[in-house]
Amino acid sequence: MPEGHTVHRIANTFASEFVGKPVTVTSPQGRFSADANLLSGRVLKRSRAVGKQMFLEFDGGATLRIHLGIYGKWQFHRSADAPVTGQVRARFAVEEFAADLRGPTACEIISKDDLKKLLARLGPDPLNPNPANREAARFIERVRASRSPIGLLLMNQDVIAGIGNVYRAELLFRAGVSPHRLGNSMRTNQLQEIWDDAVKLLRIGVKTGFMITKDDLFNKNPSKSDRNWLYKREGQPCERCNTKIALELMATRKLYWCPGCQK
DNA sequence: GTGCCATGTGAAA
DNA sequence: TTCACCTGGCACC
Repeated sequence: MPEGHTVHRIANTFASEFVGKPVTVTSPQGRFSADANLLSGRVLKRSRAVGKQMFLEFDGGATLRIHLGIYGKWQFHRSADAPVTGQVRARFAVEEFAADLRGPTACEIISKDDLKKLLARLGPDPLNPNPANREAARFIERVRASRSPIGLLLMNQDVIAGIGNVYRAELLFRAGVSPHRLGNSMRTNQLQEIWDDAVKLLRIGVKTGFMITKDDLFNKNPSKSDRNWLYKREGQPCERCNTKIALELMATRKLYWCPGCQK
């Protein structure tokens, strides 16, 4: 689940269900009890996502940083006292709604200062477009300043925030760029295209809830195995050039690409 | 039913 | 560089 689009959807749900209301916060599992007690009863002032991180700003100045990592999941209930099942790290509840958080990599209160540092470190997020912040230009600068392969740079949250393994593979395929091309060898217009495509694909992801990367399926409801060009399709023929889709490890993560289309 | 793997960091070594 | 997180989907028995 958790590439940037998922986290933005969840932040939007928090905005519509919780912002402006006093929220009851508990930790059925116990690991979050101290912070839950501190936050419980406070009004949620703001909910937002930057890349794969979600920030909940409560009255009184406390900000909660949540990162789902690879296991983390949210479950929503249309009632404040739905039965707890399994290990629920944190439950957020208002009168007619509850949100359960399981298995996150991070769920912690951070200081204003740490929040500021974290936001400064993170790369631009294609889902938070703000031309005044020169987001595309910042992405392009960060890539071109690096001698790392573009396949690694797209996964680096300091370069572009919100891209994960699926979008990394699919964006490079759509751009016809080899994941092994080095950042400092990329042309500006190629990177601008990749940025614009990331904005487009992530918006589709927020809208549909799915990582659909084939244009003719945007308005359909494709099954999981039909949504993408490459992801989990190693050994199958590329639908564009018939070359066998390759799978290799890049920095311990599986990298899917088409050696025929991506030169 | 069992066991492996995963859309990812983050801390320890 | 390795391990921890410790859930859930799915291939396989």
